[in-house]
Amino acid sequence: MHGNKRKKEKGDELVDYIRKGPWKKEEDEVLLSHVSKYGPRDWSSIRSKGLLQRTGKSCRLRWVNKLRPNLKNGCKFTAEEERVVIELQAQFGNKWAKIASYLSGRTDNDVKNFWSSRQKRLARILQASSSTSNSKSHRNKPKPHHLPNFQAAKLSSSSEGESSSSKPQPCSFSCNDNSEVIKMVALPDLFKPELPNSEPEEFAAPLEINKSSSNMEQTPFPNELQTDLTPFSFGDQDLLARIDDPSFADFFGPLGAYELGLAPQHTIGFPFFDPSEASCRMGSRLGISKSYDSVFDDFPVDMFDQMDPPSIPSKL
DNA sequence: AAGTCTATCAACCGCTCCGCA
DNA sequence: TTGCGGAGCGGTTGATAGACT
Repeated sequence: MHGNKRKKEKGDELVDYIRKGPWKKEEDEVLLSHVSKYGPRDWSSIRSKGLLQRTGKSCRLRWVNKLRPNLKNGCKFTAEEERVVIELQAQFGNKWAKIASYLSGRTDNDVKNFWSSRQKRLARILQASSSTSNSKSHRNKPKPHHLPNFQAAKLSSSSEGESSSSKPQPCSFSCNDNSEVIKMVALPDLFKPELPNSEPEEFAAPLEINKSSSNMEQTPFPNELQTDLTPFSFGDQDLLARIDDPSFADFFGPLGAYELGLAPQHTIGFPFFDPSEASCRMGSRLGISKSYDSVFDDFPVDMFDQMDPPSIPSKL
């Protein structure tokens, strides 16, 4: 992949040579020197001046993704950052640069990579789930009790349709227990409510638990969201019972608890929201001590066994 | 210990947007 | 008004490290 593109003209004299691939330290230094002199602009002049054999594009990318000050290089996404990304992706779609602008020290590439690996992981979980349920091979995986009996799931994929960007599909599931209704976004990228294209100030987290017998804080959906949802029901009322169970959060994992609305809601900040401090506070408040790799790490492998096999996008 | 799988990161490519002549 | 070039964005790919079998 990483090769060098070169043009040879005027005999064998090398008149144009574009270096590709990993950046060397010396190249970084040259780039930093240029930015300190002229600011982060005029990228193409870096090559035209003969400072680097890189395209302006490549220089800009290197600066934005690696050399820019205050970047959180090598830092995993915190639980709060994950939550912010999930919620903003539901609102904006795959507008990674826009989403990144809400996270201090994160680039669009970071967000994109995070989301991509999350999608892959989820697809794998679903695929494993459907294959194990088809083959009935549960020998090695103890089946978690109290799984909801999903009857339908409408899946959406960021890679299908006219554009892989944006257009989250409306979907949620609901659970009816007499008069009690739970609506939630269980797996944010699979069950996404269609959010109005609103500005951040208007943003409301697409998470809600309404249960009259619950003492949980209620976060009502805006009406327009309620009407946009495509609910389906499942009959297992154990889930309802377990929501009041302190161990329920463990069942879904800490972040699952966030997404199910079991954790305190936070308000997303405006561009350059820095969740690091908040996440520390939140984590200690919830007794969270480990660093979360992902929303799904703590999901039982076959939690989707009772779902109808979804149509997995061919490519994620 | 070795092979395989998975997650993550870094960088490229193609496309679109925007300013300018 | 239009064409051009630079900048920015999103999708994709390849390398690599770590986990798993």
